[in-house]
Amino acid sequence: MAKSIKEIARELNVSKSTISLVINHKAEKARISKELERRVLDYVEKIGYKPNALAKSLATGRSNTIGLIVENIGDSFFGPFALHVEELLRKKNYHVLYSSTLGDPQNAQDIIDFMLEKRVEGIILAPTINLEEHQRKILEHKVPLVVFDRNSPDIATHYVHIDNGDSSRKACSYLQSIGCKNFGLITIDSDQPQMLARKEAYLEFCAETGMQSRILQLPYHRLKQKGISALQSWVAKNVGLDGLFFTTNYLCILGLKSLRTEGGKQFDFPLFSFDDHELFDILNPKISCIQQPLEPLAKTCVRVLLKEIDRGISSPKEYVISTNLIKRQ
Amino acid sequence: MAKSIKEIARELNVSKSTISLVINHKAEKARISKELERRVLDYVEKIGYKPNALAKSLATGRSNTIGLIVENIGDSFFGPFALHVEELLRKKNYHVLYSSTLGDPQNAQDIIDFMLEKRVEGIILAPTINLEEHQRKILEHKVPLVVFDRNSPDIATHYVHIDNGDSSRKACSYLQSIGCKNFGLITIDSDQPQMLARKEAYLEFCAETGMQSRILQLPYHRLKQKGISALQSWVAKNVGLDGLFFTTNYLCILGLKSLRTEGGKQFDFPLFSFDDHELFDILNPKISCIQQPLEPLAKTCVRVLLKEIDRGISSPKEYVISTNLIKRQ
DNA sequence: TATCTTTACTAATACGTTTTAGTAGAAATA
DNA sequence: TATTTCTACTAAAACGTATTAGTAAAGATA
Repeated sequence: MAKSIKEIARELNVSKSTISLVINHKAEKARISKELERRVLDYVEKIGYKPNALAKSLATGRSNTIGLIVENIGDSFFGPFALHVEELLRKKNYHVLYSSTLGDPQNAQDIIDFMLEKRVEGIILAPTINLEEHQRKILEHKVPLVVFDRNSPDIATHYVHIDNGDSSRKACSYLQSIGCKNFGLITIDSDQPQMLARKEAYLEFCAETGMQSRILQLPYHRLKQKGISALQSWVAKNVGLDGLFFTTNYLCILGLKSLRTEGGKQFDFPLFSFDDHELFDILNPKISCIQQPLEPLAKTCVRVLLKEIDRGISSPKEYVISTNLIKRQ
Repeated sequence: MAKSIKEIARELNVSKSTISLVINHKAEKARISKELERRVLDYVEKIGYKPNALAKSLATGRSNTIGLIVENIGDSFFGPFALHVEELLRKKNYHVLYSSTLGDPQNAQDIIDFMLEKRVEGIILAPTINLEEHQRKILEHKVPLVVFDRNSPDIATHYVHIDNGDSSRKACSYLQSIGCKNFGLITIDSDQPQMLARKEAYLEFCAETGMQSRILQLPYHRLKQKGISALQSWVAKNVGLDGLFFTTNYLCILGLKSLRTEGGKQFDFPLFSFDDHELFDILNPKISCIQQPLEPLAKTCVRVLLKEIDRGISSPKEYVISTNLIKRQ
């Protein structure tokens, strides 16, 4: 359908090479006369020629595409993150092939295969469960890889993340500082390292201050169905609570829903969220949180990945981005 | 780096054709012996061969990729929409090359060029300003195109959308039904057709019911800087207001922020939003809204596009998806 | 005038696939 | 035994590009 260099060459009575050279601004280097160059350029412009990037990539070995694999492009963490990544890459003339795993290893498998087949030049990955094997596969194929947000402890890759333990610790101290003497932790029953780290820090805080630890682990996979009632009955049981620390923003939102539905001022104690949300500052009471700085996270991922692509794969490093404590009480 | 069919062929002492045929499950059709088939399959499995999708696409003319162009993948409308699209396409063995224009025509230009060059098999586009020319280009290149959410009146494409006028009308009636006799409309100073339609319906409602129309048009491009104070002073000026109808959810959020910052119960009248938001049902007061059913929207876009791809481009049609009125007062 | 340079290109090969026409040898048929 | 049919493959062309070595013609040099 679309015209190719070959056809253009025929129509202009010159060789394919000439067309290719002119189009790629190598006319001068190849001593193509100004006049012919103009003729080609004009013609190409006139018919609106678009080079076939597939063929181009095949010939050059460069796809100008990088893969971005997240859990859910639709959520309020990965969506804006993806936007930053896209923006940063656009400036370097790269484009993004993205995909959401939805936490399904089979999806992840397919996505990674597809990306490798598409010869993406690098991959940014927020791994979910059981992705060690896939990461290994990516590395075997010598495709630069940057992992962010979560990682698999037993596989060495470039890893961009926040300090979960430290951030969680800051959160606890803050709650203490505003008068909470008995706050609980709401988390999910997942063994993702970042979740474990957040919980660990809470437990350490309890051990150090002598506060009684109260932890509720909600079922990740049936959160929507079970979460609200589970949380409600747990709060009812735990008398004396004077604060709640949620380890993710969606848990905090779930918390808000649970505690609101029973009408009135069910909770007159502070809620704290790990991860911000665009409406946390207009809720009543306002919700303080740990904020992951998305842009620095994205910038680091992109910078590290591009360096790998440019200079070849180097030995894995960790990059820790510090979080912000947003005080709203 | 990655092994090619050619190398595999050499190593196995057979021809490239054989390898290709076996890999593509055409061994039987091509009368390759079971034994050789096994040998190839095993070897391919063993070395973890991944076909080069670029070469494959070049040979077959199919890229198995579709382009999705939205304004901002990070926002709460396009993000979840994109997720649905991805999920639906995954089932059909298609993948998504997405991009955000951020409302910048130059970005849009680049994105579309890139997608055409990548030979996407079809494009789903939520056009922003001045995209008529680009749409025309896509069509010229005979690439199936489905436009959603917004369209350019003077260019014929398949167009999936909600009925903005009708929905806006429903919203007005609802506000009236819950006792608002003097509600205003907050919108942006854009001439996007869907925004105009929402405003028009409000004006018609005013004309029919005799309600005085009060409209504030906020500057789209400087919303963050100017929006809040502009809204505050407008509300202060308009005495007697007893309700606000925001034509998008981000305007409604801006409204919440404006009206909250002045402390206390600045607004004791209902707010209504065009487009839902995950927290609208836990705010106090709860916010009613028009909800665009994302999944049906996505489903229709995908269905229409795939049909175009399969059966060839057909004459443009419109597909109207009906909205839901979510009553929360 | 014979040789060397320069100019302005082109031919040929490669990238990694798919696909179709072709073929050597074995088996079946007449 | 000569011909036909099968079997099990392979050769070759094609997809659309980039790149490098090569070349014919013109001009410069000695």
